[in-house]
Amino acid sequence: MSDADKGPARGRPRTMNAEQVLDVAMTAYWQSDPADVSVNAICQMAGISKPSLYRAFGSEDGLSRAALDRYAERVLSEMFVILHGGQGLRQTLDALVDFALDDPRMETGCLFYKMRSGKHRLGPDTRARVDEIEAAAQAAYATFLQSARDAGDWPGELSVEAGAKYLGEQIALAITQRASGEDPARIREMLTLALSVFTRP
Amino acid sequence: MSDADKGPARGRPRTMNAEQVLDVAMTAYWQSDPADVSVNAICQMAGISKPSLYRAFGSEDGLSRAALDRYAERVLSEMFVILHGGQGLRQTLDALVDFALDDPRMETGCLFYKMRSGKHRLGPDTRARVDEIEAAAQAAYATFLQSARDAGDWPGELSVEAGAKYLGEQIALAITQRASGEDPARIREMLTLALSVFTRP
DNA sequence: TCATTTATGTACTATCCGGTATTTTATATC
DNA sequence: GATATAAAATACCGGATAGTACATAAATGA
Repeated sequence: MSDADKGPARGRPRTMNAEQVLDVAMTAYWQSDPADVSVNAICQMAGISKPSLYRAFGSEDGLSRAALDRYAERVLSEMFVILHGGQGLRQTLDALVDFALDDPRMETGCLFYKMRSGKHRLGPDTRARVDEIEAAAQAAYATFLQSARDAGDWPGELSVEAGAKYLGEQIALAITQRASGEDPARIREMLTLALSVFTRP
Repeated sequence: MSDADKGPARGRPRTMNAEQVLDVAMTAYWQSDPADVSVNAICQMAGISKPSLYRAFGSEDGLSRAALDRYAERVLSEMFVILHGGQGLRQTLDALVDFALDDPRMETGCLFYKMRSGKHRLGPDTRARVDEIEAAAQAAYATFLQSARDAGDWPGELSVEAGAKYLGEQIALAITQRASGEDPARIREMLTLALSVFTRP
């Protein structure tokens, strides 16, 4: 076992559970908006004091960066699983649509998209992580589309990179609209229309 | 002439030009983001004191509402002119694309879209105005698409309302991406792809 | 000249923010 | 029990925010 999980031998034993605090922060950032959640509010919600939080995470930037890390490994990873699942074009697109429109966790939006749209308000570390995830997502979309093209499923004249960007943005748009309370049936209609460019001759 | 433009007969003459202050506010909100521009900053940029601003506009909500009004009549009106121009489907779509991607004023984004995406941070009056404009835009898109359908230019099976929403959101997406520094050629590629659903059998 | 009226800017309030200095508390070691 | 260590919370700091009380300046009318 690592030595990070065994407390120090001496001194007052810590009562703060950093994992639980991170859960609180991630959820709060996610349900409302990173720019609208203060460290004070997170401390209050987690039942800890501000210095405890700062000792664990260093700064607000450190906290939001850690919350985004957690979100990536807990939630976004599922999207990457879908993309790398090796299913066909239509099946994968359907799975993406389901994830965006039916997964109850996306009901209040996507933390990554919220951070990306307010990127200028983030600290440098969190912003850098947003850029990393953005690049990874773009690469995953491109790999998926490339394999679809290799399989002859997607004969369009569009470049794989442009298609990847387009696909990612349409998914983001749908999730954001869903979070803003738009009619789900209408969103599905629009997303299906947008993605029809991949499945039409 | 109205009596709003002649100053009061007595008392110290006003030196503040509310129109110019409104220009400053609109530009500042537009160039950066409504949530990132304080009334203090606007006063400083306009060279006036805070009480002067509050006497003229009542509150921050009043100011941002007035700035949005001005934006609607100075900028958004041009989009409505395009939509009601009575040109054919492809010509109008091309004009919309040009407006979104080539008009230099859209280079830093659209104030309306910025306010809409941060609606929860606005005061009640400004928020209500955002909703009004949203409805008017939706109606204008729908009218345009209905006339295209009547002319037989757009035989798709999609409802006019869904198409209107889709069209509006794709334009908004393109403008927002342009403001975020995305490669213009790539944006044009994506927007053209998105709108191809209107001009394809 | 002097009162009235209205706009002006200075200076202030109360509140929130991110971040921290300081004290107190709870443990292990001696 | 005494001491060292580390985590805890209280209470604070400086700065920014939206909004305002108040004194003053500049005009008109008498």
